[in-house]
Amino acid sequence: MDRSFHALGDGTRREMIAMLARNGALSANELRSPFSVAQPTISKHLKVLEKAGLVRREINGRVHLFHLETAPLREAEDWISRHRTFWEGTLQRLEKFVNAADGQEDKT
Amino acid sequence: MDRSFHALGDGTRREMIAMLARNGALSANELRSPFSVAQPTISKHLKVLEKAGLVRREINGRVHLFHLETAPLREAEDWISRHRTFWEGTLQRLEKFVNAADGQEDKT
DNA sequence: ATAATGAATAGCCATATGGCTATATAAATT
DNA sequence: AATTTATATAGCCATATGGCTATTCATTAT
Repeated sequence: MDRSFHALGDGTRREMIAMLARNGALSANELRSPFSVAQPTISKHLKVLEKAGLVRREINGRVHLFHLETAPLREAEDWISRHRTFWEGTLQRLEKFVNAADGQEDKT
Repeated sequence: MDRSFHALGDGTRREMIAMLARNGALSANELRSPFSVAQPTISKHLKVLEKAGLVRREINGRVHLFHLETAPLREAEDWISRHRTFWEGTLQRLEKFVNAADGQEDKT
């Protein structure tokens, strides 16, 4: 989880994920193309994504193809969702309670 | 977005968010209680969460109350969701295509 | 066999991170 | 007024980060 969120906390890596989502499996070079960074920099980013399990590396000869792995994305998404919705539910209950109290106000 | 994901990339901070989701607004001290870390460390974590917009600080005298802020959580969640579902959709279309091709195989 | 290509590794740099202690600030208590 | 309490700030440390260049490794092309 730490690794997933950390990997997502960088714009370059998020853009790489976006590319994979749009275009399917891409090579390291293809993933590099939109950015003006040195090749080893991309190599590092890819290793971060791989260690987080967000991408899977398929080695075909000298070209490394990267595939998006949705399971950890889903886990991260679910973590956020659980906590966000729980809290929003609490807010709603609170709101109802306050409204109900407002209705009662005159009667006290 | 960078800030949100980065803030979520630390277990202590995620646990603090979980506490806020469960218990509503909490003070810095309350948020510190489950962890065995020095007070300034929590202060730093709270600043990270605040700068990411994930929490709002309400100063009441000498106690700082922290509230969970769902908007950036929702944005982060949506970002993941968009890319994950897009890619899963692509996989499904691919699967259908492969299945269809399998069906045709004999006829060639 | 040689050259060219795709990617990884090594090693460096500046900056950021999460942790600490010590101290300061601010507000509530006595 | 003095003390205690809640939090922040300053400053230090070790480690991690994202970037680079130079080099290496492995594979494909000539």
